[in-house]
Amino acid sequence: MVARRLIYFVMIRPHPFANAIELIRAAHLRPTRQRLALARLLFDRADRHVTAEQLHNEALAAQVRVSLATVYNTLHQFVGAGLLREVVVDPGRSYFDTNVSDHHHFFHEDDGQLTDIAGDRIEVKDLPNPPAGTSVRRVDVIIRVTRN
Amino acid sequence: MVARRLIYFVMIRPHPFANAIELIRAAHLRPTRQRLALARLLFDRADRHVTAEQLHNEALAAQVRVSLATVYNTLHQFVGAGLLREVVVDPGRSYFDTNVSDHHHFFHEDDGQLTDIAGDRIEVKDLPNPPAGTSVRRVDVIIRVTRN
DNA sequence: GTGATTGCAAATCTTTTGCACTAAA
DNA sequence: TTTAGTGCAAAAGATTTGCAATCAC
Repeated sequence: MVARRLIYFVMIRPHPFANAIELIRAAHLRPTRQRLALARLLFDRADRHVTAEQLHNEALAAQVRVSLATVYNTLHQFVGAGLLREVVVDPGRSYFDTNVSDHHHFFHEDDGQLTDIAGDRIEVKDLPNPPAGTSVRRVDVIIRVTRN
Repeated sequence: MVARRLIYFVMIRPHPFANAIELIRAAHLRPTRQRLALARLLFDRADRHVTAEQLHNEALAAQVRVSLATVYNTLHQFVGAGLLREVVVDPGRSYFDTNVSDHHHFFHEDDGQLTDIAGDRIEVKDLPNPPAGTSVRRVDVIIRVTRN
């Protein structure tokens, strides 16, 4: 117990939850072996942008036996719980972003990489009112770049 | 001939090209029956946002015999020629926008509709510099809305 | 135990491709 | 006649689904 606390104290914690079990319990999901492993892969480093297939490959590389279907299920459950955000920039493939705070993206069209832009670095001035009967869910700013 | 001129005069012309043949020739494409028909469906009304399947259905409804593969080919050729713009807002389906001028979009998540926002209605302040070695292709602002 | 979760394979959906046929120049 | 364009059916790639087996509580 003391050792554990020490580890947390020394570690840089990229997520407000101290560990994957807490995180998953807070999302009202059962902490299964697969969800725990995926949560660790996702949240042990900060500001990741992964596709389902990338995460599946990472899991296999880390000796975690999990099916691609479960990776998809888990990613969507995490999005539903507010732990992840789905980013749509590429026709035909979804990215999942571990940074759920207000921010925007560079999208590198050459290699499909996403880079964060802090929310306060961009100001959308004079935001038009949404059409009658609707309300704004989110504002996405995507700056598409290519190599020179 | 006179009747034709009269029609153009009376019509509101949403596109700088007077007719579909000119448009397609300017794009260095052969004015085939299919391309002409699709161009008319696309550009006879202004500011359309269609998916490949929607356009294919419209063509069939208008008695135009054209395959879905050709619709895809044509849409991409038109994008390449700068007549259309591809809009990525929905994972797993592409929209094609007949408005190629600088502007942004409301995306209605409930029904998949896109609405234009004039370019000068939004100002992205203090645009961060793109990563070294890259240059900005386009800035997309997507305001995602849902029904109340 | 019982209800949620998983894995697999099959199904689905959008988009692309290969290739013989047709049409434009 | 030469080259571009078309249609079809098959393939591809991402994602979802149905269902029996497994796991968390």
